[in-house]
Amino acid sequence: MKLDNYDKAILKILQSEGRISNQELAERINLSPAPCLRRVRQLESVGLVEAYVALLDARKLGLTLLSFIQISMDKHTPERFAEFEREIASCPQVLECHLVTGQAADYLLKVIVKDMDDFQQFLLNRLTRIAGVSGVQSSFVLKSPVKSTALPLIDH
Amino acid sequence: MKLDNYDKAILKILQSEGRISNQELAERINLSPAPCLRRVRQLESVGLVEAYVALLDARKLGLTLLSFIQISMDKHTPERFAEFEREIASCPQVLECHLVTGQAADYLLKVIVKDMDDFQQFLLNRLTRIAGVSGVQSSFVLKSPVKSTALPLIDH
DNA sequence: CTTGAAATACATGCGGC
DNA sequence: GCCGCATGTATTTCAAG
Repeated sequence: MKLDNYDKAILKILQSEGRISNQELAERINLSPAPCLRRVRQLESVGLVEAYVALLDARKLGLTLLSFIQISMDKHTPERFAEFEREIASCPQVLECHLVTGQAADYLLKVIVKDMDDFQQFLLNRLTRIAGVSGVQSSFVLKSPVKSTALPLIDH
Repeated sequence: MKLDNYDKAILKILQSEGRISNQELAERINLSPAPCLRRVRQLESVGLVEAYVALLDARKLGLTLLSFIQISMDKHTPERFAEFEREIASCPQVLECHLVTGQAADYLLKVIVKDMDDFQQFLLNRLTRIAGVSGVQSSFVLKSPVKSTALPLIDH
């Protein structure tokens, strides 16, 4: 699909204001509401807009400890990977799970928990119990100066 | 602020359906529209809901290479860090930037680009030109089996 | 793309539990 | 205090030009 400037403008705005009314959106991109809405609907239907979500303040929910965990596996077989991913998928603490290239690690997890106690529980009772997990290396986030939670559209 | 079950139900739904109408939201949680909306507005005003955003499909935008970059700094002075963060903030390729604990790295970046060529450009022309950057270690994402982009509310 | 009209949804005040 | 009703207002959604 080919995006013209209207589409790009729409995406750019929706990325940070997902609940903007169609009227205001139309005004901002200098188009009338009807065609603007048609464009939005099409962007949704081709899957360019995957979803609309509310972003919550983790700290205010009591989740104050964010960490990245690098994991290496003993054997690189499809079964090992499949099982790991199945186990991980059921952990609400895991925000992201990436299979990555690199020397030390096979997976990189982004994990959020309440405190160190919870972290330890997660590590001991969940992660290290998964078959094939042979190495675990954690680092904790002190602060996150740049937060662009959504996808910067092609400003590149 | 104290969250009751209505509030939790609201947050849980808004996390994955940020653009749901208040009427349907009210139905789902078995409450009438008026008090439901009042609750949503309050959750917004206390900052528990930080923002509503549209999630875009990076691949469909031509951004196919996701990577994590670990960066170490030569000196751990506030000036070094401040400058690094200022530089990084102006890079649209950078989705996240975290100051982290750990042996090798000071920062962990999550970066998305079109292809290896762009990646190289970013590395050479931007990252390694920032004062104080002394070590760079990249890994590339092959796939991301778990994608919970938003914050899993306390299912813990 | 624009217009316009019907249907829906939002916001607020008020009474009652 | 918070729910639910009812009202006026704004917004969304389509059809037709």
